[in-house]
Amino acid sequence: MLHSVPEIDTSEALTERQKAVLDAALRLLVEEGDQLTMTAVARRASCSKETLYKWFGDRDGLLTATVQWQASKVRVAPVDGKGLDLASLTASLERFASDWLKVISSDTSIALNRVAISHAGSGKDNLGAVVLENGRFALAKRLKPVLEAGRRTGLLDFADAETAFRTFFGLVARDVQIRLLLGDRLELTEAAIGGDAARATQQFLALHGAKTGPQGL
Amino acid sequence: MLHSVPEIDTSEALTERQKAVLDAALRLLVEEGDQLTMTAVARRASCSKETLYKWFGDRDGLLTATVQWQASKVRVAPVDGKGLDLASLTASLERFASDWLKVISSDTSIALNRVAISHAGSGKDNLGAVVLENGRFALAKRLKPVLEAGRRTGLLDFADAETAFRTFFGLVARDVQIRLLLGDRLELTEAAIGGDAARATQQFLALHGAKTGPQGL
DNA sequence: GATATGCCGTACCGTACGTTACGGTTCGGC
DNA sequence: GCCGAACCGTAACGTACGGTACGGCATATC
Repeated sequence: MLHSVPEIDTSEALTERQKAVLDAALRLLVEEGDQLTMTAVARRASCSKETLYKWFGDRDGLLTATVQWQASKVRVAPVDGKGLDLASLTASLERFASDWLKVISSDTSIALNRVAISHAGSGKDNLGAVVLENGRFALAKRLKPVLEAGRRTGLLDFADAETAFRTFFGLVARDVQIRLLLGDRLELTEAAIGGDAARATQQFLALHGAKTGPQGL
Repeated sequence: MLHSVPEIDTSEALTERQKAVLDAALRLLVEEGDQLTMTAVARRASCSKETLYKWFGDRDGLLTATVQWQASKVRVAPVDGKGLDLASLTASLERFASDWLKVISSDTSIALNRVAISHAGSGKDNLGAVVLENGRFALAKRLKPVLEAGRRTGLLDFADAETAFRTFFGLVARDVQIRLLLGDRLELTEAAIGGDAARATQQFLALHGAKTGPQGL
């Protein structure tokens, strides 16, 4: 478990200029891959290296700030679990699945995960923790209330929300993320994502939907 | 899709000494993470840097050779699809699931995937291709015959073997690999892996097992 | 025994990059 | 108009590392 980054404080009081610098770093990260040198960021952001070091401490600080800055922008409006019927539950799940597939297949996510994974290999794991906290765990935090509402309503049947979430996660993501991270060309069109989201949702309902019709004799 | 590495030729005619050097590189990669410098490999393998360059060309060559060397060691005996009944099919699937979980949670796999992902971020994607070809795609190549045998025998029901495989893959792996790659401590005990493999297999059978009993009225 | 081959150990080179330092410029406050 | 703070642009420093060169040793071949 990762508890080192319980809550990302986006209240870091970033000035507009600093946000612009981080945006530049982010663009550079996505476009150039690993060529995220301090010189390159300074040039791209039209600022001096001295300023980068004053604001962010060192390269790690800049990297962390960049990842957190992107994370702070990804916050998605949570879904309310009110007035739940099968149709709205299905729609919610499909929405989550579709959103998640769009996120993990985006250039930004791929670049961010790559740099965080590289970073995790070398001692300090803070970047990985940030990415995980704002990706997988944030998704779980938003989806679990929906699952539990579905269970209360009798639409879903599962013992543990965490386990149920992980099943849904697996059905949605499958091998997409690892293939993209490893450089596999795997272009997901809007239509393909929609189809995958619907399929994953139906499979999840088949596994955890409450048995309503006649069954097993 | 990745077609640049259709077949890994392990017939590279490695001498015993070269294998020992690659083993040293592999150990270093696993233990030290990203500190896989040419100097460190030479010291660990008790060989000269000049020899490394003569044998493997450059750093990329050494990395590629190391990854392929590890890949050549991972080959698992395929499962035959003869005399298939539900029990043996279930056992086969559980075995695949368990093996796969063991692989992706091993230090070696994590280190290898990390270096390949870092590499994929910087232009050349050969490492990622090798890892994918010997990981995900090799698994698919071994599992699909089993799935198709199950379908022929009437035990399984699915339209596309590739899609069915990806469903199984998702049910087995879920969020394990990305969490480990991002540095999340997530120790899978032997027992936990066994339980996960059984759960994933049952879920897969629930989705794609041929309907035998009375159903839907 | 002489010569050749292959490899170890190590010193060395060039470069890339993180980090620091500094002169010049802009800008808000008095 | 003047001051100081913040910042830009760039030069410079230190180091790490990929890659090369070379002397020495051990084994093989004749």
